[in-house]
Amino acid sequence: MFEARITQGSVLKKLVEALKELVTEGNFDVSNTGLSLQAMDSSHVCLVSLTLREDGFDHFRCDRNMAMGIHFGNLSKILKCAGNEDTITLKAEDNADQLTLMFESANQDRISDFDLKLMSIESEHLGIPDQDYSAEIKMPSSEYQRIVRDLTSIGDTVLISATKEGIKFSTSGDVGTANVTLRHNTTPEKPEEQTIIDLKEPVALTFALRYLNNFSKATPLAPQVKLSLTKDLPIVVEYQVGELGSVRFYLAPKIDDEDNMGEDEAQS
Amino acid sequence: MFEARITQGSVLKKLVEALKELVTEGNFDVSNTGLSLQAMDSSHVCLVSLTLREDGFDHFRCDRNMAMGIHFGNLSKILKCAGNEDTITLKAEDNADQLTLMFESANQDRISDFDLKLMSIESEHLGIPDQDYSAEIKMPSSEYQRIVRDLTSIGDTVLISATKEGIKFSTSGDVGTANVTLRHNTTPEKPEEQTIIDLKEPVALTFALRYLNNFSKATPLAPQVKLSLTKDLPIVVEYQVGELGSVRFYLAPKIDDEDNMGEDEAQS
DNA sequence: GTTTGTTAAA
DNA sequence: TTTAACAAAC
Repeated sequence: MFEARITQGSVLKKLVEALKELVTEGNFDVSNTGLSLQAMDSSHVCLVSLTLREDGFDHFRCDRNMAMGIHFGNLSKILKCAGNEDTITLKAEDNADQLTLMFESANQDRISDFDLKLMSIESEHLGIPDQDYSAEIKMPSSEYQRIVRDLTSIGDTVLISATKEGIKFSTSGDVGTANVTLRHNTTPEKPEEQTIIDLKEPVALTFALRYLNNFSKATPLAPQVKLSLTKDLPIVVEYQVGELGSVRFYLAPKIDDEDNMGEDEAQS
Repeated sequence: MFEARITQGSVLKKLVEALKELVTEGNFDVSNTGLSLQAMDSSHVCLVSLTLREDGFDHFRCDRNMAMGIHFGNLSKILKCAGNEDTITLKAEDNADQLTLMFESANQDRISDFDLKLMSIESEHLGIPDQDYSAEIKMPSSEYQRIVRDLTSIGDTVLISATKEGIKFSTSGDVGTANVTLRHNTTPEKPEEQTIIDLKEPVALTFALRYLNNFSKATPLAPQVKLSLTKDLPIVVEYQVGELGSVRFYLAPKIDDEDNMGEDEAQS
């Protein structure tokens, strides 16, 4: 059987809220090392990879590896029934066709249990190699959210350029053009407000803002986000979920790449 | 003539907001004992019974019994014009075709009066016998609201089971199944958070969630709600409106009743 | 932490 | 128009 307990149920709620729009359905792969999910978004453009470590749970037991096919919309509906302060326990028998979710209020006054029907989903588990990236940028997740939201109102794609000067987000559209630059800054008042640029090599890549914007739904999960960039490779947008694990979003760059996309690409 | 004055006008506003969706029109029956209303909802499925005692008002006078036909949507429009801190006075001449509402701000700075046109409505006053119920449950009204709202996202009907263990709300639908259990609890920090189960006999009845959900519109009126259950009889959902009186909602159970509705009634 | 009101989006 | 997200107040 599989059983996983997390005291801070709000984390699970936020996770599913962050993913449900991108991933309509996917497999929760559970093993004795924890719970993971890998799924393409419905348009097969970007990849979501969730890893929750066994030791990040307050209790974790998995006798046998399982792939549980989850309809994220339905899981979201059920998690909406959990209080933010509830302890959540996930439970499934081996080869079960349902996942049981138990919600317990802090004072045990209220106990709810929900059975979520599981689906059978083709899993195409991709090995994602650990990469050495040309640039790794850590920045406040709220800042990332703000930038991609703002730029979305100007253009459809963004050129992200990392240099030793800082990281620049550029777009253009009918309205005009826009550039937002963040400088390396390791000493703000609060550590969550740091912007750290770890640069091996300058890099500039173009991405569809729509997806970068969607990734920012994970903002409530973590105060910081990490962007990893290498020429011709997908960007990785990663949120650390406390001690539990992380969510990573992968998005391939636009092929018409980095050399000549300064001010005037409105006519695409 | 009829004249009734209530210092805390917000109570009247909340009352009408709670009822107006269920009761599009109904008679305010006034007599020297107070004001009452009995009305079926527009689909003739459930019954609303409002009782406001004469001595709950700050001033009450009724020379002659009257049935004042009220269009609740219009009354709501007028009450929206009253401040929450206003004193409200209802006034009508004998056999008048209009009800006058006066709003006075606490410091008398502002005085408004509105005339609401009355309608002639067939009144079908039902005698509702005082019943001995198998189970009476008092619980926080916010908890009731939360449960029926949550379960509405899973299924259409709810099985309410009262046992000495507690009270359980169960539903099922396409997503899966759901059970929420509340335990008897007379000693939380605050008295409004008590859950009191007064059980003469275990009982389990099924109801349409849509209506139970609608009843919860009365939540702002009272911190606690009382559910009264007896086999084959309508559930009573009752809100005590301070010292003024009470609102009671009656809803008949589904006929396919309590014996075999545990886990697997998805295929309805 | 909960509620309410406002605003944005579907 | 309805509903969900966000912010502000309690």
